[in-house]
This record gives sequence, structure tokens and C-alpha cells, in this order.
Amino acid sequence: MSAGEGEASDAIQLSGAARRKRESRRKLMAAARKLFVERGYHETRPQDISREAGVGHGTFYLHFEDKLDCFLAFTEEAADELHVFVETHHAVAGSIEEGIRELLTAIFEYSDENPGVLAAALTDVSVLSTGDTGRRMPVDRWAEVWSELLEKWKETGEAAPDLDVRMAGYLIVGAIKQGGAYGYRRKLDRTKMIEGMTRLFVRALKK
Amino acid sequence: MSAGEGEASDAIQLSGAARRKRESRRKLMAAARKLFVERGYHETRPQDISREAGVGHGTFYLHFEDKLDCFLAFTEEAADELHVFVETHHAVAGSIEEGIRELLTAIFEYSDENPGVLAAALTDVSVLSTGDTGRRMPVDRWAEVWSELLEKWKETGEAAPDLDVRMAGYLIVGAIKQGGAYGYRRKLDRTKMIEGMTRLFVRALKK
Amino acid sequence: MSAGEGEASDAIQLSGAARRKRESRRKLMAAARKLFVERGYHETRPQDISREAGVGHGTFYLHFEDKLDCFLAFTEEAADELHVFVETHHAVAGSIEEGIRELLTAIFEYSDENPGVLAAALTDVSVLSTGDTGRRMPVDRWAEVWSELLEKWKETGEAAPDLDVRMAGYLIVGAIKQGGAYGYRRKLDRTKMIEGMTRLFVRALKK
Amino acid sequence: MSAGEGEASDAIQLSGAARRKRESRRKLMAAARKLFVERGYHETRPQDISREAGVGHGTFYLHFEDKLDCFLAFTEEAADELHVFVETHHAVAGSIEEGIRELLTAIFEYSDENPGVLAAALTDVSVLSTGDTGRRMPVDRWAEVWSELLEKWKETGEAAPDLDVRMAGYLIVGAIKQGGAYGYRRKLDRTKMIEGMTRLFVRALKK
DNA sequence: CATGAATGAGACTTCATTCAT
DNA sequence: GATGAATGAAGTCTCATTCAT
Repeated sequence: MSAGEGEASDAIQLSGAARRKRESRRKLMAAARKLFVERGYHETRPQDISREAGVGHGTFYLHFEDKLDCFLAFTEEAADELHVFVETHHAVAGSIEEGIRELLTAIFEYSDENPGVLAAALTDVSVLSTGDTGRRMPVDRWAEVWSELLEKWKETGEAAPDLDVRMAGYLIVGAIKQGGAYGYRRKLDRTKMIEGMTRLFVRALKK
Repeated sequence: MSAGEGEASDAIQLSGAARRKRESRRKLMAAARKLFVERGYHETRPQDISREAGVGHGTFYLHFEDKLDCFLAFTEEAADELHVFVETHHAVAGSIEEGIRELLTAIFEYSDENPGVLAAALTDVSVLSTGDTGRRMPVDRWAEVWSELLEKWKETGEAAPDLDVRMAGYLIVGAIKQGGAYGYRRKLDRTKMIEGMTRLFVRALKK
Repeated sequence: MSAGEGEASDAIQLSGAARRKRESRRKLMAAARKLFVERGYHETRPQDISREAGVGHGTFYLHFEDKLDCFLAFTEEAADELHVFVETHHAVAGSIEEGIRELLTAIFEYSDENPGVLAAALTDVSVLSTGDTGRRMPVDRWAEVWSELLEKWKETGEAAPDLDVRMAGYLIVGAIKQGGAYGYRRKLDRTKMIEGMTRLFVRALKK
Repeated sequence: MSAGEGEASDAIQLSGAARRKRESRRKLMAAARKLFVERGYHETRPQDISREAGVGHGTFYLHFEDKLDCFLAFTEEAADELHVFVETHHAVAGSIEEGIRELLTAIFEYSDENPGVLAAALTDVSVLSTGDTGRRMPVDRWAEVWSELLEKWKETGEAAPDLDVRMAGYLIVGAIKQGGAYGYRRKLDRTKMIEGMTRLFVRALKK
């Protein structure tokens, strides 16, 4: 059973040490996500993460350069996860209206399953650190996803031809972020939010 | 001692102590704005603000409950200033298209004259403090301004009747915040940004 | 009595705050000296110094940039004190033999009254920090004192004319440092050490 | 397994394990020397030494009790090497003047071939550890070499009969250490330094 | 009202050493 | 013998806030 790991995993045979390290990182990532979401960046100390993960304080620094590095790893993980959700909703396939509705649905479903994660991951890093980190932030990734979709719809003639897709991508992400926070606070009905946003976005973008 | 209070102008004839206090606060507010904008909330210490203001460290706490209180005072000041700009553009008066354009113009003009202030003032306070502060944040004030306008246009039949004006207010503020940051980073042309945003917003909201 | 401080001190009238600060620094310096001498640089933590001085941990950093800065302040104080001892022995006045004997006597007397201080103050800073500190070290100060004396004796024709006084200054300081440590460890008689060293140095330097 | 021990040459026929161990130690010693010289004791971590040596971190502790033990092994190695240099210059053979010049030449030649090693090896161990290590330090070894030579010259009547050879040994080592550091910093000419020092030492010691 | 020295909890991080593999 | 992940005590330093003057 322990031989070969059973699955055709991407690391066919992990030596003991490497496996332990992976396991530590996994625990740290889970702990970091939990605490960043619950308490926010500044209220979470590296040692809290270590304790929550059940590893020593020093282990934290074996896996992350510093606290910010850990936070960025968290945001990237969240971005990756959301990406999977989005892909299963193949927003790309349909019309502009369907596409937008699917994308929003994916986002809200992810948020339901992972409450608070998106809000935490979208924390503006410039609030956390001076100086450029050199890393691409979730906001940018998500804005780009939208931009690409809009570009496609522009090509198919569904979206307004005079659209600046880059700017529109950021406008949409900003709107969703702020609107989502508002809806979450007011405990608005998810379906209604999706419908409302879809209507606005479609009208704004459609030819 | 109490003489001078209650007169028509609040600047006329303040007793020495009261005048000094007012003067201290003015200097502290100016220093706080400068540093919050330049360095951000977490990189600015009360001591820095006091030194920049040219007053003693203790004086800071004569005027503000704590650091967060000072930051909120800054955001409120910024909100008040923007409000003046907005009023001079009487967005209220015209059609939905004119109104939106005027409002955006007011915002961008303010941002030109006060670079970085809006971005700093819109910092999500939940990133700064856990508990509720009980104070209304700029985001909420600005979302409400938009809501009221939208409500008006709904009544005049210019805006779509099925519009959730509260939600739309937040969506717009979020879009402007994120889009503005993007445009500032990319050094986009102001007029083009205003035009692009106006077009999108009008299409989204118009009947 | 408290008025005017009684003495024609260099700070005729110290305001309360300034006096408190001075007092803190005095206590910190005394504590630092005690601990650097007893335990050495690396075994002494800033918080040990603060506790020994009876002030808060933060006060330490009000007076010293960092731990190294504190250590350097200690060495400078020791250098100043030794300087006073040396001056009262007016080594300068007499012949080369008298001069050297007086200087060594001053050094050993200071060491008797301040056991361990010279050894601690002569700690090679390059062992403590990479990078140049930009500060002149006691070793250099003391080497220079010797150099100047030798130069004088060269002029009066008492010292060998082919003497490199700079180099000789360092050789002497190195010899005293190492020889002193040896004598201290072996608990040698002070007078005998002075006589022995004087004899050697005089022979080495005399014309 | 024990076969091969006790043979004429200790290099012939070591079992695989023993050979590997020896090889590891050699690599660790070389790495330790490099880093202690370049960065100093406190700036060098066992991990750095292991990495530089290309062995695992744990291997370090198979060969050295702790970091200080490794440093002392380094100083002893340096002392052994210098000893070889000194012996090839048979300082013992000649007159006091020749002897001193030869010894200094040996030291400076070694320093040229091994820049920084003597300075690093002469680091005062009391700065590194509080308790006595029970090991004889390079300073003591080198002071003793000088003492023995002086004793011999005393017997041949070349050195002053009233000389305390132990103390003189330490004085000379201290002088060379400090003078060498000064000369190195000032990039003085080696030959001139040797000549200058020889002259001073000879005058000081000669009958 | 104003000051600025003092505070000390607590933040982040390092590193000599151990130990399971 | 060799490895390197893990450890956690200990280190240095910061900073929001208080309080005696």
C-alpha cells in the first residue's frame, strides 16, 4: 500500500525527507489560509500559523521567506483554485450573457465553499508592503481572465468594438470585489446578486 | 475664556489656548495626510506624524483617540473635500450621461490635485482593524452618493427601473477604485478614462 | 540647592526631561560597562543591560542605535577615562624612560581601578561586525597616543631616528594588550610587569 | 574492517566508510577555514560550512562537537601549518638577529600564501565563549615558540639575562598581531615591515 | 495645552543542534 | 556514515501609547 503511493501521482516516489517536507508545507498552507481568512494579514503572526499547523516556529521559515511570502503563496493558491472552478463552468463556450453569468456563478460558488478566501486573497498588497514584490497579484490575474473573455467577445462581435478590454477587466473585478463585500455583509441572496450583476455587466459590455 | 465661542465665524477671536489647539490639529491633519498617502497606514507611526507636524508626540493623543482614529479623520476630511468638488460639478442637474461624466470628472480632478489621497482614503479599514469601528467609511459615503443619483434617475425614468441602486452604488465605487488604480499605474490619459468609464456606466444603467 | 546645580557644569540648567534622559543614559552606560566587562559582548543582550540599568527595554534604543552602537559608546568612554589617567601622569614631560614608565603606570593603575575594562574595550570590533563602522576604535586612539610621544622623542633625539612611529605605536599597543592579558591571567606583580615592559620598550626605542 | 589501521601510511587502504569520513572532514575543514577567514566566527553558521563543503548539515556534527570545536580545529590546523613554515626557516640555527628575521619572514610568507588565516586563527577565544575550553590556543603556542627561542639566546648569552622569556613571548606575539593587522590594512611593504620589526625586537632583546 | 522620555508587550526572524530516515 | 527537515529558545528591535513635568 505504501509502495508506489497507489496513484499515478506527479511525484512517483517521494523519499521520506521530501515527503515530510511536503507534508509540513501542506499543513502550513492550510493553517495560513485559515488564519488569514479569519483574522486578516496583520492579526496573524507567523508563530500562530506554525502552532495552528502543529510544526515548530522555525519550520515556517523553511518554507517561506517571510510572512509576506507566505501570504502571497496563499493568494496564489486561492487563485489557482478559483481558476479550476471557472474552467469547469466553461464561460468561454457561450454567448456574452451566458459567459458572464457562468463566470459570476463560478466565483460565487467558490466563495460559498471557501467563505472569506477571495476577500482575503484580494487584499491589496500595497497595503502590506512598500516596494514591489515582483509577484503578480490575484487582482491582476483575474482582471486578465476577464480581459481575455471580453477580447473574444469583441472578436465574435458580441461586445462593443470600442471597448478597452484591459480597463474593463479591472473595472469588473473592482465591482465584483466591492459588490461582493457589500452583498456578503448584507447577506443578500446569491442568485439575485448574480442576476443583478449579470444584467448590469451585459448591458455595459454588449454591442 | 469661553468668549469667542459661538460667534458667526469660528475663526474669529479664539482664546490663545483654543487657537493653539486648533493650530496643532491642523498641522497634525496635514502631516497625517502626507504620510498616509506617501507610506500607507502601517508604515506611518504616530511619532512620524507628530514630528512631521512639528509637535510633541504626546500632542497626537490630545487630538486623536488612537492611530486608527487619526486615519479615519483623514478619510473623512478627504471625503468632505471630494464632496465639495462633486457639488461644484452639479452632477445632479443634468441627464444621466452628463451626470455620470460630471461626477467622474470631479473625482479625477480631485485626484489630480490630491494625488494618492483617494486611494489612501479608500483603504479597506477591515484590513486595519478587526472590530467594527462604528464609523461610516468613505466607501459607504461614496456608494451612497451614487445610489442617490441613481435613485433620482430611476424616478425621472432615465435609469433602468429594475436597478438595485444600493448594490449598483457599490459596484460603481469598486469599479472606479480598481480602474483608477490601474489607470494611475499605467499613466493613462485622464480624458480617455473618463470617456471610457462614462460610456460603460451609462450603458449599464440607462433604461 | 537644586537651583543652578551648584557647579559651573556644562549644562547650566537642565530641564526636567533632558535631565531624566541624561540620567537614563548614565544608568545604561554603567550597566553596559558592567556587563560587557563581566560577560563580554556576545553574552550580553540589550535587555540585560536595560534590566541592570533599571529602565525599560525600549529605553535602550532611545539612547543607542543598536547593540554595537552601545558597545562603541562604552569603548569611547573607557578611552576617555584612560586619557585622563594618562594626562595626570604627564608622560610627555620627561625623558623617554620616565615617559614610558609613567604611561605604563597610568595604564596599569587604570586597569587596577577598572578591572577588565581595557581588555573589553580593546575587543576587536571586526569580530563583532562585518562592515566598517566608521568609528575610530580605542586601539587606534591609543596607538596614536604612543606615536605622538615617539615622534616627540625622535625630535628631541632620544628615540632612534629611523623609527616608524605609526607602526611602533601599534606594536606597543599590541604588546601591552597581549602582555597585560597574560599578566592578569598569571596574576603577576604589577610593579614587576611595568619594570619589565619599560626595560624592553626603552631598549627597543632608544637611540 | 579494522584492517588497514596501524599501517605505515595512514592513507593506505582505508575501508570505504572510513575513507568517506576522512574525505568529509577534509571538505569541512577547508570550508570552515574559508568562511572563518572571510566572514569571521559569528557570521559563519555550521550550515554555511556544511553547504560550502557539499555535505549534509548533520555531517558537521559527526566531525565536530559543536561550532567552537570546529573553530578550534581550524586554529590548530593553522598553527600546524605555520609551524612547518617556521621550521623550514630554521630560525633556531642562527644569531638572535638572523633568528628573529627568519621567524618574521616565515610568518609573513605564510600570511601571504594564506591571507587572513593568522588573523582569524588569533581571534581571542574568550570573545567567543565564556567558559574555559581546556584547549591550548594558537596565541599560547606561538608565544611559547618565541619563549623557547629567547631562552636559547639567553643561554648563548645573546639575549639580555634579565629577560622574562614568557612575558616577552606574549609581548612579541601581541606586537606582531597588532602590527601585522595595521600593516595589512595600510598595505605596507612586507620587506620593510620585517626589517622594521626585526630592528625593534633585536634592540629590545639583545644583551 | 504641550511635551518627549519612557515603556514593555510583542513582532519577526535566526541558528546551533537533534534525530528520524 | 550521511542526510536535511525540523526544532524552539533566544535574539534584536519596534511602536502604539502613557505620564511626569
